[in-house]
Amino acid sequence: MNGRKPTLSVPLFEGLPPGQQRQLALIASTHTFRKGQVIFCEGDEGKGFYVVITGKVKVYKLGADGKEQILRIFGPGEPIGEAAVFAGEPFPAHAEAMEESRTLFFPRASFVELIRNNPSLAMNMLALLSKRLRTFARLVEDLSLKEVPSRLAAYLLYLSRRSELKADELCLDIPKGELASLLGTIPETLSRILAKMSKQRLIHLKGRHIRILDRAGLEQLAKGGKRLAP
Amino acid sequence: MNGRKPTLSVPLFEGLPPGQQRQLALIASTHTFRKGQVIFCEGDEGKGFYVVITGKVKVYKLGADGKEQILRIFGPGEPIGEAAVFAGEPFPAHAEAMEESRTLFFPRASFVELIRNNPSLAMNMLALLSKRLRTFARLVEDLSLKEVPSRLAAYLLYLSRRSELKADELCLDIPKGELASLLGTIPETLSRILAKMSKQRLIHLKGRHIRILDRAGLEQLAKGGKRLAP
DNA sequence: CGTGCGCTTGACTTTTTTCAATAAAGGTGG
DNA sequence: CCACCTTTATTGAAAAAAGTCAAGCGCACG
Repeated sequence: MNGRKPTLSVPLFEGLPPGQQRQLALIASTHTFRKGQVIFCEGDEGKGFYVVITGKVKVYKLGADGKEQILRIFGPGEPIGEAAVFAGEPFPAHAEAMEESRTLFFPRASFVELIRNNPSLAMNMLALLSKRLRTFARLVEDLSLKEVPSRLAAYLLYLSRRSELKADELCLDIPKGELASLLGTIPETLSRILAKMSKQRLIHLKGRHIRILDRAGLEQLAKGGKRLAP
Repeated sequence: MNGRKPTLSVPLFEGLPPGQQRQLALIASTHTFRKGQVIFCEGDEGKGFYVVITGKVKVYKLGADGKEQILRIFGPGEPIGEAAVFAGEPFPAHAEAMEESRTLFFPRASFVELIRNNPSLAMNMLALLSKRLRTFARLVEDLSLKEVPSRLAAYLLYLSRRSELKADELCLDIPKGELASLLGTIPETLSRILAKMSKQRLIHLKGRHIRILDRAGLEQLAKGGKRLAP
């Protein structure tokens, strides 16, 4: 049901200059794995890393008793094994296609060559990862606020900071159900809290669009210094 | 009260081969800023980035109305402005020392030179950032479980996976109060839940040491598929 | 030997979840 | 274009979880 033409969003490379993205595309090849097919094993030399295009791939370890311990399941857009490959280390776990899966394969040798001839690609990738890391660090801080209104307020402020438009106008980038899950709660609670915020004139709510009416109020909430009255 | 001799833990470089850390140290110089002194301004060319050694630095934007909006406060070990410097972009915000602060300064030109002559440094830093990113991604997932027992179970499993010892023996790396905060709760709740888990023979608890008795049980909790009986 | 700090426990209050029912929103096919 | 159906969002009332306040325990440290 998803008629994507040529490009897949690959966060690992997203935001790089188009020229550098093209160079990367040149060294990549596509591999298709059948359901149940092993992609690599723990201890294998990391000759290159994969990016899932379609399908699902599980990464797992085998316990002493032979039982498999799934570490993560990767879907479209996600890179697999890149950290080990960058570091020149063997793969630290097994990977296997859970269903028929198409992947992009980036050979380590070509990648290193690219970096060697193109320090600015290295710098840009470092920049990319640094930014993302900072975003995550911030997100982790925000998620560890204890009450949902605080977490929601922090998230709204975060959105308003990053979206470069009118500053106080923002648009949820994910459905409310998913937002609830991201905030560690359920849609019902999110709904109620948005309603409260709206009633108290902290925000103006219209579908997926939100306007911040009282930034200071939200900041107080995000700091846990205030409660949201009923 | 912390008599550290020569080295400060700098996550940005931690885990790099000692040789490469030494090379980095060679291009760095120390700068000391007085309380209130501006380190850089929004729009300044990113001639290099800083790592806080001691003190506190605030990074902020100035709103249209001239009011400062603090984005983050950085303490010892944290890098400032590195993403912009890597990307060759101007600084996106202001930075100012909140108290007398010593910093390490890494000039962009030297850093780029280092990367150019040393692709393996680039690869290792990419590896480092990728690993950390993955850790964070996982942490975010775990933190968005809605109940505290789930989040705690996920955290325990995470610890057991990474600590290479007896697999089922683990030792909290942070004080329980801080763990509570990380899990988005308070020490009292954490304490109670640990007690319950212990009572139900999911874990064996002794101070900061924990032994996992029923891994499957914890996994069920972490997946939200089970409740923790009173 | 007392002080301070981190951790634990108990009784009580508030927030959040659950369950169930309804309302909007979106897409499909007639 | 509209009726229909599926998904997504909202609301209410009762149950469960987590938070607050207050007090006590254990232990390292001066």
